[in-house]
Amino acid sequence: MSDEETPAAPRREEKKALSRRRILDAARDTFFRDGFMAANLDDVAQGAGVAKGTLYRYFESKAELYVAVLVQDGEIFEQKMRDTLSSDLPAPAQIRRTGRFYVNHWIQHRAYFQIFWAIENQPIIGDLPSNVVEQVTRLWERCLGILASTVAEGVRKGELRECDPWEIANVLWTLANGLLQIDWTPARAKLMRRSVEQAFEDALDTFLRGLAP
Amino acid sequence: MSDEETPAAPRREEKKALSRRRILDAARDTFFRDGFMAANLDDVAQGAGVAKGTLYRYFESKAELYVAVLVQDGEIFEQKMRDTLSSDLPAPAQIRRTGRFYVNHWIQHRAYFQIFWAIENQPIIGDLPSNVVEQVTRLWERCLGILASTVAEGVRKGELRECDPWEIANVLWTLANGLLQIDWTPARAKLMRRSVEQAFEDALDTFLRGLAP
Amino acid sequence: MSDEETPAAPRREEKKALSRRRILDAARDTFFRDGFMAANLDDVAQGAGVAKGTLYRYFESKAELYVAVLVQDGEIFEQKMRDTLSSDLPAPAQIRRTGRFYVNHWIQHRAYFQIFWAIENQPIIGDLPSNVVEQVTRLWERCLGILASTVAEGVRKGELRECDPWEIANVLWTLANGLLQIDWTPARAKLMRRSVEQAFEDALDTFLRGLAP
Amino acid sequence: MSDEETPAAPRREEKKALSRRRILDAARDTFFRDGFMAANLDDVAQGAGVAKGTLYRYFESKAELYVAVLVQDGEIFEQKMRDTLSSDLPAPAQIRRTGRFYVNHWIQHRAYFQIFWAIENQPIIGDLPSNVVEQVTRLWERCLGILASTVAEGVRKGELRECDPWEIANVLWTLANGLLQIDWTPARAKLMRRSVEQAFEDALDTFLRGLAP
DNA sequence: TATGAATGAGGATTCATTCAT
DNA sequence: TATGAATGAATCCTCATTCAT
Repeated sequence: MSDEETPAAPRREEKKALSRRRILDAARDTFFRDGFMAANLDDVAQGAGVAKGTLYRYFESKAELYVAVLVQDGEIFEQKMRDTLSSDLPAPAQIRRTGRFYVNHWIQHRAYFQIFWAIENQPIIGDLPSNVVEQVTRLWERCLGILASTVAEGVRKGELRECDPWEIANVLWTLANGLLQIDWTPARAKLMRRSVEQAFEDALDTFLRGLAP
Repeated sequence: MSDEETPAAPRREEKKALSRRRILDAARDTFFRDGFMAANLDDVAQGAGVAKGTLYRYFESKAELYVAVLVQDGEIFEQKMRDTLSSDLPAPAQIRRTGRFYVNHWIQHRAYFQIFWAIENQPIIGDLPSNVVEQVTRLWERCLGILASTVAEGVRKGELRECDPWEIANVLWTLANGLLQIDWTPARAKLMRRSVEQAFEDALDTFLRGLAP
Repeated sequence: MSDEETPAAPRREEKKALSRRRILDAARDTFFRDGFMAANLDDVAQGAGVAKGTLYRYFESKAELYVAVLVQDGEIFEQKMRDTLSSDLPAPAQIRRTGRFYVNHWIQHRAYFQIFWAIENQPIIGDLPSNVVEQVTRLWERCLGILASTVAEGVRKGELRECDPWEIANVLWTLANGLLQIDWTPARAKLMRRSVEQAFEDALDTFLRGLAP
Repeated sequence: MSDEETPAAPRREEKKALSRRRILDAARDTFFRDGFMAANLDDVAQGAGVAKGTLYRYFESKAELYVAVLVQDGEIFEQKMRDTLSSDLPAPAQIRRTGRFYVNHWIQHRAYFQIFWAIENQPIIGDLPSNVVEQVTRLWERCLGILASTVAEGVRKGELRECDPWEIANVLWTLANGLLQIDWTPARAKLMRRSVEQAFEDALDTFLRGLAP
C-alpha cells in the first residue's frame, strides 16, 4: 500500500521520535503537577495523544518514564548552567552570575526544579526507584562541580578566603534552593517581604562578604 | 460497689493512652519511612500491635493521624527551640546556640525534621490534605518567629548590621535545613568532606561574618 | 452502701425497663431515618444515652432490635385500628372511618408506616432477617383481618356487592399505602395536585361506588 | 495493512458490547436479588465473568451501574407500555389493556418492577444516590403521563366521569403496583385467594365501575 | 450489670501493567 | 507497531459484635 519505500523508514523514525517527545512532554506536565506518586499514566497518555499501552513501547515503567523526564531536563539545565561560565570574571562576580541564572531559570521554568528536589524529597515520596536516584545524583554532582570549580578558582586566585570549595558550593546551592522552595510554597512565601530575586541577591551578598579574603 | 473505682478506671485510661501512644509511634515510623502517600495503615496497625479498625477509634483518617504525628513532634521541638533562648547573650552567639541545638537535635532525632520538610515536598507528594499543610505552616511560622526576633534584637542592639529580620531568619533556616537534607540523602552526603556539624558551623560563621555591622 | 434493700430491686427493674424503652425510642428514630441497612448502632446507643455494648444486653442483634421496634409500634397501631370499629355503622361508613384513621395516623406518625412497608421493601433492602419478616407479616395479617371482616359483614348485610372480603381488604390497603407512599416520596408528591387526605377520600369514594350492590 | 480492518475492529467492538451487556445482566441479577446496599460488586464481576476492575471501565461507580440497569430496563418498559396505546379504543378498555400489559409484564419480568419500587424504598434503603432518584423519577413521570392522558381523553369523550386525570392515574398505578407487591412477597401472597391477574382484573373492574359517568 | 475499647471481616475504588488483536 | 480492554493487587475506611474490666 505504501508508495515510496525508502523515505518511509525515516518518516517512521521521525514519527517515533515525535511520539517519544510528546510522551515526555505530557509526562513532565503530569509528574510536576501531581507528583510522582499521585501522577497517573492515563493522564500522561491522554496528554500525549497516545494509547496507554503505547507508553510501554517507549518506557519500561512509570519510574523509567520519570527518570527520562528528569534526565532530559537535567541535561538541558546543566548545559545552560555551564554556559554562564566566563573565564575572565572574578569568582564573586562569576558566582553572582551563575546565581542569577539559577533564579531567572526558576522564574521561567519553576517546574524544572523538581528535578533537584526530587532527590531531597525521596524519603517522603517513598518509593522512588533507585534508578531515579542514581541518575539525578549524577546530574546534581555535575552541576555542583561547576560551582565548586568556580569557588576553587576564586580561592586559588585569592579572590575568596581559604575554604573547601565543595562545601561552599553545597552551601550556595542549598541557599538558592532553599529560597526557591520558599517561593514555591505559598504558605511560606507569605512570610517573605520581598521577591525571591531580591532576597537571593541579598543573601548572596551577605555570604560573599563573609567569604571575602 | 466500692466508692473508689480508682484501680479499675485508671487502668483502662492508661491502656487507652498507651494504645494512642503506640499508634502514634508506629505511625511516625511508617510515615517517615515510607512517606505519607506510600505509607500503609496496615503497617501502622501491625507496628502498633492493634487491629486496623482500632486506628480509627483514635484518629479519623490517615491524614488526621499524620497531622497528629507532625503536631506532636512539632510542639516538642518548638518548646526545645524556645528553651535555647537566653536573654543575656549577644545575637550572634544566640544564633549560633540555636543553630547548634538544631543540628544536635537533627543528629539525635533525624526523623523529626520531616515535619518541616513535609510542606516543601507537598508539590511532589501530591495531595497533602490541607489540614496538614495548615498545621505545619503554623508551626513553621512560630519557629521562624523565634529566630526572627533574635535577629531583630541583634539589629536593635547594633550587634548585627541593618537587615530584614524575617528574611535573615528565613535564610538561616534554609541554610540549616539544606545542609541537613544533604546529610539525609546518602547520595549527596558523599559529596561533603566533613560532618554536618562542622559544615554548618562553618557556613554559619561565614554568614554571620557577612552580617557583622 | 445501699440503704433500703427491698425497694432497690423494683428500682432496678424500673431502670432496666427505662433503658429498654430509651433504646427502642432511639432505635426507632435511627432506623426510620436511615433505613435498616444504613442505620448505625453507634447512633442508636448515643441517642439512647447508653454504651454500645449495652444494646446487646437488651437485644441480641441489630435485626432483633429492628424487630422489637416494628413489633412494638405495630401492636400500638393494631389496637388503635381496632378501636375505630363500631358495630352499628354500615360497612361503607365503617371503611371510610377506618380509612380516615389510617390517613390521619399517617399525617401524625409518618415514620410508623415503615413498619408496613418494611416487608414490601424486603427484596430491595436485601438481608432482612426472617425473624423480622415473620413478625411483621403476622401483624399485617391481623390488621388486614380487621378490614376483611368489616367487608365480609358489609357483604353479609347487603351493603356491599358480592366479593371476596380478603381481596377487597388487600386492595383497600394497597390503595391507602400506595397513596401514602406517594406522599412520602417528594419526587412523586409533586405529581399530585391535592393533599393525601383529599386524594384518598376521593379514591375511596370511587372504589366504594364500584362496590355498591 | 489491509484497507478493510472490518473483521478486527468490529470484533473488538462486539466484545466490548458483549462485556457491557454481561455486566449489566449480572448487575441486574445481583441488585434485584440483594438490593442496592447489600449488593456486592464482587458478585457482579463474578456473575459477568470479568475482573472487578473491569466494571469500572464501563461504569463509574456502583451507583452509576445501578442507574444504568434501571434506565435500560425502564426505557424498554416505557416503550412497551406506549405500544399498548391504540387511539380508537374507549378509555375504559384502553385502561384495561394497559393494565393487562402491566400485569403480564410483571408475570414475565418480575425483577423489572424493582425499577419503580426503588424510589418508594429509598427511605428504607437509606442513601440512594440522587442520580438514581432523578432518573427513575423521570421515568415514573413519563409512564404515569401515558396513563393520565388516557384518562384525560376518556373524560373529554365522556367515557369517564369528571375527575383529575393525574390523580386517577396515580391511583390506578398504585393499585397495580400494590397488588404486584403482594404477589412479590410470599408472606402476603398467602393471604390472597386468587392469582394476581384475576385479583387485578377484579379491582380494576370495581374501580372503573366507580369511574363510570 | 454496664461499659467502651478492640476487633477484623468486608467492600468500593484506583491504577500500573499485560496482552490479544 | 499501536491499541485499549482487561486485570487484580492494593488500600482506606465502616461497623456489628465481642469481651475484659
